[in-house]
Amino acid sequence: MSRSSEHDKQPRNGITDKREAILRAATKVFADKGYFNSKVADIAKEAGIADGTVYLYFKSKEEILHSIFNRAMEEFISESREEIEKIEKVEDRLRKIAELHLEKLGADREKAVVFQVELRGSTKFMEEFSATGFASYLDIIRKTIEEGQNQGVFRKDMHPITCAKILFGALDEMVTNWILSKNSYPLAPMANEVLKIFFGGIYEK
Amino acid sequence: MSRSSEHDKQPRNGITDKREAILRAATKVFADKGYFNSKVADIAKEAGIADGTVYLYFKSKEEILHSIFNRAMEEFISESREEIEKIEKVEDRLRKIAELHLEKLGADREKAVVFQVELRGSTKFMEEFSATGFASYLDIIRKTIEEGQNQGVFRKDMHPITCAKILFGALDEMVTNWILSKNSYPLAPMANEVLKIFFGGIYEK
Amino acid sequence: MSRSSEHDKQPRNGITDKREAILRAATKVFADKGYFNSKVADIAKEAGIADGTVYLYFKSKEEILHSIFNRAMEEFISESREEIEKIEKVEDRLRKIAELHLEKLGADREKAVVFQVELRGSTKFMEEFSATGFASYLDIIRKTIEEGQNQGVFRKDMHPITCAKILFGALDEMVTNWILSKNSYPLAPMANEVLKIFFGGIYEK
Amino acid sequence: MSRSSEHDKQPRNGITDKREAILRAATKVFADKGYFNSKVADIAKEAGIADGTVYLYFKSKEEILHSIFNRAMEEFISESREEIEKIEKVEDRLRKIAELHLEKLGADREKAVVFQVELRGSTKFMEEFSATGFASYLDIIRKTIEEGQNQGVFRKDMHPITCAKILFGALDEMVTNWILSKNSYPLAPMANEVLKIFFGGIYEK
DNA sequence: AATGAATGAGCATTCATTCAT
DNA sequence: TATGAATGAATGCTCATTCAT
Repeated sequence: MSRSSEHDKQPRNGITDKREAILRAATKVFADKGYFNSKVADIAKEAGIADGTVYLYFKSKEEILHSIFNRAMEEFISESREEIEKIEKVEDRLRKIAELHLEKLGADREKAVVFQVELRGSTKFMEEFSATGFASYLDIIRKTIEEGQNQGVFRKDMHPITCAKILFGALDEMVTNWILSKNSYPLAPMANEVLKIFFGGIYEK
Repeated sequence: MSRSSEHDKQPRNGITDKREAILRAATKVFADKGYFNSKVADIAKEAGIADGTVYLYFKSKEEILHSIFNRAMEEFISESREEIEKIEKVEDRLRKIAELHLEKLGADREKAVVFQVELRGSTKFMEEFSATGFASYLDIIRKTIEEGQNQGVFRKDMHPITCAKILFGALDEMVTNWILSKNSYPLAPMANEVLKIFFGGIYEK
Repeated sequence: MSRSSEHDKQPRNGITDKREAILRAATKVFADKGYFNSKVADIAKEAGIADGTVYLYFKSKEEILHSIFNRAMEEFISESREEIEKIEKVEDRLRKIAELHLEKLGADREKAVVFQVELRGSTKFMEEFSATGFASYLDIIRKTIEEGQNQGVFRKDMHPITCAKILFGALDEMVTNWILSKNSYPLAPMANEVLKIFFGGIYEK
Repeated sequence: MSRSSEHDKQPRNGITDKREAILRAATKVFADKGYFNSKVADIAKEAGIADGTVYLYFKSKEEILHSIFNRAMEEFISESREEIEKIEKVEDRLRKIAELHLEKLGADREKAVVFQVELRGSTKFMEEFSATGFASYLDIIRKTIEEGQNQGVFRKDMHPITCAKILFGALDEMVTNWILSKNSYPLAPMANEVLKIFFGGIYEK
C-alpha cells in the first residue's frame, strides 16, 4: 500500500489511517444528510468499523465535525501560504488566493458542503471557527490588501479588513451557489469574475 | 413611524396575535440555541402558551422555521420593491437595496441570526429557500444590473447574475460578521463600504 | 320533523336527540377506526357538534362506549323478552333467540362491529359487560334450557349454563365471521345451521 | 415433561433469551393492562432491560403483539398437528383438538388473555389473524369434519366449515368465560361438555 | 484495539378534557 | 346550552455514548 504518499508525517500508522477513514466517512455522511440528521452509526458503517470504535478516536460526534473543519482549514492554509508567499505582486497574490479557495472546494464537493452548510448551521460552530481558522484565512487576505495599500496599488479609503471580508463574502457566495446548483459547472473559473469586480468595480470605464 | 398598515393587520385579533407570538418566540429561541437544539416546549414557554397550543397554529416545528423565513422574506421584498422601484438611477437603486438589506437585518439581531445561521444549516432549507425567496431577491438585483448594462453605466463583460451574487455575497458576509462580533457596531453603514468596492473596485485610481 | 317515530318515549326532546346523535356517531366512528384510535373530535364532527358539547352529555369517551353497549343491550333484551315470552315450546324459544341475535346484529353492521370487536378488546369492558348485559342474556337462554330439561325435552346430563354458553359461543362466532368476511352474506340464516347442530348434534342418525 | 425440544432451542443463547424475555414480559403486561394501556417502558421493566433494548429485538410495540400471536399459533398448530394426525377415528380427532385447545390456553392464563382479549380488540389484528393462524386452525377442524362426512359418520346436510366454526365458537366461549371467572376452575374438562353437545345435540334421546 | 449489545435520556406530537365566552 | 381554543400530561421511538468481552 502506498498510502504513505498522502502524509509523510504519519506513515503506515494504523491510528492515523482509521482516524482518516472516520473523518472521510463523516464528511460524506454529513454532506449527504446534514450533521444533525447523521447518526454516528452511519459514519461507522461508512467507515467500515464498529460504532464503538468511533469513540476510540473522537470524544464525540461534535468533535468529528470540529476535526473536519480544523484539519481542512489547516491543510488549506498551510498549503496556500506556501504558494502565496512566493508571489510578488499583491494583485497576483489575491488572484492566487481566490483561485485556491475555489479550486480546493470545487475539487471536493462533500467537503465543500460541510464547509458551506454544516459549518454555518450553528452560531457555536461559527464562533469557534471564525475565531480560529477563518480568522487566519481572513488575515492573509487582509495583510495582502494592506500591503497593496502601502504600495499605493490599492485605495486607502477603506479598512483592509473590510475589503477582505468583501472578497471572502463574494467567493463564499460563489461556492454556496455552486453547491446548490445541481448540474454543476466548474467552480474555479468564477474566481476571475469575482476579481474583475473586486479589482475594477462594476462601472463602465 | 407612520406604518399604520401594521396595526390595521392586527385589530386585536386573537389568532394573529398568538401566531405572531409563536413566531417571535421561535425566532428568539432558534437564535439562542439553534433550530435543532430548540425544543417546541422552549418556544411555547417563551410565547407564554401551552405546548399543545403551538400545534393549533403550526403543523410542525419545521413549519415554524419555514414561516419565519417566508414571512420575513415576503415582508422584506414587498417593502423593498416599493421603495426601490421609485428610484431612477441604477446606482442609487443598488445603494438602496444594500442599505435596506443591512438596515432590516441590523434592526433585528435575532431575525438576522435565524437568517444567517439556521437558514444555512441545512441543504434542504437552503435549497427550498434559494428556489423561492432568495431567488426573488437576487432577481431584483440582477435586473437592476442588467438595466445598468443596457444604459451603458455598468460594464458589459460580466453576467449580471454573477454580479448580483457578488454583491449579495459581500453584503451577506457583512451581516454574518456583524452577528458574530459580540460588541455590536451599527451594521447599516457597511453598505457604503461594500458599494465603494462593488462600484469602483479596489484599485487606486 | 317526524323524528318522534323512533322513540315515542322521548319525543321532540333536544337532549335526547343530541345524545342519540352522539351515540350513533360514536358507533360509526368506533366501528371504523376502533375505540382507541377514535378521537372525541371525530365523534363530534360526525355528530355535527362541537368537541366540548360531547362532554355535556357524557362524562368521558369511555362512558360513550359503555352507553353504546348498555343501550343496545337493554334494547335488545327488552325487545327480545317480549317476543320470546310468548313462545310455548322451548325449542322454538331458543330458535327465536338465535334468530333475533343474528337478525339484530346482522341488521346493523356498525353496531355489530362495536359489539364483536370493541367490547372484546379490554378485560375491563368485558368484565363489566359480562356482569351485566351479557349475564342477563345468557340467563334467558339458560332458563329456557333448564325448562327444557324439566320438561324432559333436553338432556339432563349437562349444566344448563354450559349449554347456554355453547349456544352463545356458536352464535357469536357466526357474527364475528360475518363481520370479517368482506363480501357480506346474510347473517340471519346461520341461526338455523347453528341450531341444527345444537339440537341434534353432528352425528349421522 | 420430556419436551427436551424446548431446551435444545435455547442453548444459553443471548439473543433468543432476551427476545423470549421480552415476549414473555409483554404477554404479562398486555394481559394485565391491555395492549393500548401498556407502555413499552412497562414491558422493558418487566423484562428487566432498558427501554431501548426492546427495539433491538422488535421494530415496534405492535410487532411485539404480532409476534406473540404468531409464535403461539405456530407452536400450537405444529404441536397439535403431530398429535392429531396419528388419530384414526374422526371423533377422537375432534376430541383431541378440543382438548388441546383448552389445555394449551388453560395452561397459560396470560397467553389466553392476550388471545381472547387483545387479539379481538382490533379489526385490523383480527383480519390479519383470521387470514393466517386462525384460518389454518379452522381448516384442520374443517378437514376432519369433511372426512367424517365422507366416512358417513357425520351428517352431510351441513357445510363442514360451518360446523368447524360452531365448534370453534363454543370452545372459544369456554375460554373467554374461564378467563373472566376470577376463581378459576380447570378449563380442559369443558372440552367434554362442548363435545357432548357438538356430537349428540341437546335433545334428550 | 475493536466490537456491538445495551443503555436511558430526550422530544415532537397527540388528544381527552376544560372553561371562558 | 353550545362552542372551540387552550391545555398539558402522556409516550413510542431514536441515537449518542458506554462497557463487558
